[in-house]
Amino acid sequence: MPRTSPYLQAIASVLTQADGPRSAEEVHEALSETGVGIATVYRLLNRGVEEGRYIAVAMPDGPTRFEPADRPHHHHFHCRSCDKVYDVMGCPGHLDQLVPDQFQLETHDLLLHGQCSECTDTPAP
Amino acid sequence: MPRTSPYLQAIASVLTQADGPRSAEEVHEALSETGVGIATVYRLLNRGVEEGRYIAVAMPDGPTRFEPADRPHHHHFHCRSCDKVYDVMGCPGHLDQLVPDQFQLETHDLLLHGQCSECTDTPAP
DNA sequence: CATGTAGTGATAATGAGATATCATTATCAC
DNA sequence: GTGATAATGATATCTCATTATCACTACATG
Repeated sequence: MPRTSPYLQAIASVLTQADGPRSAEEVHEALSETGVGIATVYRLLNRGVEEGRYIAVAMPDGPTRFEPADRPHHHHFHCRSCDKVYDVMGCPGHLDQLVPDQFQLETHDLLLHGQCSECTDTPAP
Repeated sequence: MPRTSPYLQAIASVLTQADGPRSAEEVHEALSETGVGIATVYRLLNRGVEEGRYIAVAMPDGPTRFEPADRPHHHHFHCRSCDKVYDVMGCPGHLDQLVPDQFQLETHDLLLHGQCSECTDTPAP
């Protein structure tokens, strides 16, 4: 019987309860009291992606974030002040209309930038 | 009087005539016959950004691309096969509706992924 | 208990992109 | 032409996120 990592569930909880995708460093920070190492966080996150439980969300700046794979289609809001990323539900849709002829649209990413509710009084530098 | 780089105009031409943003490496490749070095390409691209002539477009994967700053609002299509990025005009709009209360939307990026017209017969690996 | 093996943490190594360095070259004002 | 200085190319270096290494630990099983 395969042994199971004591941190597998902890990482799952962090990602499941988060209101947006989280980087390896953010997960590591959230679990700092457990003493888990950053290498283990990366290992388990990557394993989760391989096994289809998580999705790796590459960001234009900064590290890749991870989120549970079972979330419905959504997009992300990036706070310019605190650098945190939030899920935003919904999608503008009708994107095929933007694509030129002969182009095949497969997926899309919408990234909103601005100030989150925690930072609206703290303008970005 | 400040001397003017012989490559300043060449780089401007590459970006102006391109149908999408270009990375430093792509610009360097396009100007390979001139013998310009990659360091000079980076220098002049960054100077263009500082002086407001170009915009740096960070991408989720791969290097930053550059485009002329005077283009109207638009978005980008990334070909999964050839990795090239194309401009797509138009914008779905109505994005404020996606943002939660207390969040301030400032900008947004929409990135479409799929196959460009050159690659529709060459499926991505 | 002994043993095999998966899991772990600390940290060195890696890779890609971008920048810094520096000797050299080119250009302008005179 | 000469001197001052900006621009350049080759390449070393840096940054940062991520991965590899490896000695060690802990657990399930015989």
